[in-house]
Amino acid sequence: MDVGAEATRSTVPDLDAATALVQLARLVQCVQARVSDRHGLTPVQGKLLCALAGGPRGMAELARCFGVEKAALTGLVDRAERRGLVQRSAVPGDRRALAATLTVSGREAATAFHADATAALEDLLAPLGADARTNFRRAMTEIIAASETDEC
Amino acid sequence: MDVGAEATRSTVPDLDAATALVQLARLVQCVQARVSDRHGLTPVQGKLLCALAGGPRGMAELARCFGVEKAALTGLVDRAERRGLVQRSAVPGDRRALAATLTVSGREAATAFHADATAALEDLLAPLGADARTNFRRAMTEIIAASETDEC
DNA sequence: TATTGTTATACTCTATAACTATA
DNA sequence: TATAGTTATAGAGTATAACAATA
Repeated sequence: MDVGAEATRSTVPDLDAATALVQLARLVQCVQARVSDRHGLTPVQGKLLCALAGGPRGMAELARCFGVEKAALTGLVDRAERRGLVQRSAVPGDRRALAATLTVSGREAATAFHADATAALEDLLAPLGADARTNFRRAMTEIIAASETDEC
Repeated sequence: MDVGAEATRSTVPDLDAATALVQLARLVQCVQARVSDRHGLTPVQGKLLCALAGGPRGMAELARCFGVEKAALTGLVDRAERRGLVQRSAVPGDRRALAATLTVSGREAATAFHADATAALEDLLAPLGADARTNFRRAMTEIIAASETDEC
């Protein structure tokens, strides 16, 4: 029989924290890349579509949100515009500003991509039991909340 | 008093699995970027140094290990070589093959980078209690082990 | 024929610096 | 002066395709 309480535990020792975090992050990126690819998008374009799903956003606002320089946003929106996913629109009340807005096909792509990505990411937690999954979500939430006080 | 068992829980609801995984991965990347930057490296170069810390590796082997095409490795090793971190060396017994090897300064950089990265990543789990940390590591190990049967 | 590695070319993403137009 | 956005330029990382040398 088994020594411990958890019959499904393997005999493999747990990974150290750093290795596990790196590999988990790699796994998440991998899922994002695979789902993006399925939708004919780059991972960054997928992220852009998700950011615009809630409505138009100014270029400077998007740059801050993505943590990149505003010049990088220009290129990013250029490429997304060339693919017919977004449009630049004027912002009433500030003639300097432009907002990135989803086109009709961009909105469709955003909806499909988001649903697909969410499902694929949730699948990653499938190996855990229901309780372990809940605890894992709680732990991730704590780590993320704590990091918001820090840099990054 | 409190309903549940854990008195330290905040009133903020847990994030959904997909959001939490994406943000956690972003956090890990962020740490990797910050540490790499501190050592004058790109994140991919840091990864290369760590991969070579155990000894020379063939180009094809590295490409498989990184999940990229062999042509990408050529450029990656070119840039690392230009910075004096690695060297190409012949492989006895196969005159087609070349191995990437750490230079003396590359080995120093690898050691320092790895120690720094490990510590910074472990710090991410500091907000968790000792038991929660152990459970978290176990859950990550299970997720990673399960994914190795899958694609990616 | 298959494998190892490189070169050539192109694209995405990013940064910095200089610029225009508006606030 | 400060902010919003663009252009120009450069570099990293990646892919594909064509190639050379060796197995």
